[in-house]
Amino acid sequence: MNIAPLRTSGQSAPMGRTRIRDIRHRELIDATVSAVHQRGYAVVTMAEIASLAGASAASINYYFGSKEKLMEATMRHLMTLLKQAMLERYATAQTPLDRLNAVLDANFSDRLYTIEQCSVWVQFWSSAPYVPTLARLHQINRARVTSHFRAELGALLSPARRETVRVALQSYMDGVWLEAAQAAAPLQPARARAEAREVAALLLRPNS
Amino acid sequence: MNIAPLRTSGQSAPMGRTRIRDIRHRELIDATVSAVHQRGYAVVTMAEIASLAGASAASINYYFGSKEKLMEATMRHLMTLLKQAMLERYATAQTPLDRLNAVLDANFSDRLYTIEQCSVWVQFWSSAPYVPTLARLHQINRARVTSHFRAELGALLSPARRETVRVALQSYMDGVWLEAAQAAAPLQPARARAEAREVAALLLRPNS
DNA sequence: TTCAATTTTTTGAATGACCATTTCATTTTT
DNA sequence: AAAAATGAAATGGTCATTCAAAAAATTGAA
Repeated sequence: MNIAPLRTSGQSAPMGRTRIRDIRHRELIDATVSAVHQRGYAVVTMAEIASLAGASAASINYYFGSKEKLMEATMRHLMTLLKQAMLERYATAQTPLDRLNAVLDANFSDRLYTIEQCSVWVQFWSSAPYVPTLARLHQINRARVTSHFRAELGALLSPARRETVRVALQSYMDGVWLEAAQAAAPLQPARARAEAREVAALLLRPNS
Repeated sequence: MNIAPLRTSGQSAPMGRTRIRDIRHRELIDATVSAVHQRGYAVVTMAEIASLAGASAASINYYFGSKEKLMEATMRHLMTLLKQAMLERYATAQTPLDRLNAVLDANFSDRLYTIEQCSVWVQFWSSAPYVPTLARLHQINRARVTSHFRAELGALLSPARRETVRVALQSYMDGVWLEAAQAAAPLQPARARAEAREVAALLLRPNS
């Protein structure tokens, strides 16, 4: 509970937002991920989420305004994690194939590829069509992944085949996350990365 | 509303179940698919479903006992459609490759690969972990598809590669349904079948 | 057939539970 | 002292489910 006096928000001006606000935001978002995984997006209550964070339902509204806004903030957070994981790996990748693998590795990184997070993503996908603000987030995220894939596959395949392989890989990744959300045993991110690379390698083989 | 005097249930004995029961079951299940697609599994109410079927919320409980049992019956119905589509195509398939394509074609058949149904499937996936009876259905369905794939791929690939390709294809199919649930434009089942065959062909190519 | 008895189907109106959100008085922090 | 943060309790609304009674269908005897 003791936090180093780091300035987290963009403002360096005097009177920047009190730190405690950012701490609570983070705690409540973490609790949301956990609670949605445990109880399900559809039935989880504010009280349950709050209790996981050691707070009360009222403070969620104090900080986020509503349950829906909390969910939105939570998904923004998960999207940021995914984006960061991709950018980290992009930084050191040299070739198009390196960068393609960077995208795959990011999706199945130790940090992201957990039952908890996959579970939340699946529930996000299923409710996005009914919540305009989530639908927008979903579209932004998908567009980013698509554009990365297009860029890297364009350098590796003929235009005719590029889209087929791109859709195949993106659908594959989504499908694996879908299954992960239902997994009984712990996930094995390293194994998932190896499998993903193998699938990509099969799809990328030139015709004999 | 005028129905031919067909005996639908197995019993040919006098006093077989009245037909009207089966008719209402079917009407309410169809309404459920439609209502869940339109409004979302999480928020759809009994009254909305009933109204789509031209009935009252109370009659749903009369016929199904509860909202949860209605959902279960609905998923059983969708699973039956999928199973039948697969068996139909299996009947005429000759080679392992034919049968593999039969599984793919069934998944993207005109009857099944609709936005409405994909939408319901996605919502089913997302709530299965929290409803034991749905979890069981999900597991049964997945096991059947897996076993078909294993059987056909076993005849086409080395054991080492079989599982990689199987998981890739199954995940791919799920991922495509997931995307279909969010589609803005009408789906193109014929195109989806062609793409699926192409992906399978890429994965099945022998090493040069 | 016709008619009343009986069973099946349907519904409107409670019932009771649940929950997001608000309010407000109090505590904690600055 | 002012501002921020918190929780207990109240509010208001929604909804699945139940129930009693009405409506419709079916049966069987005359």
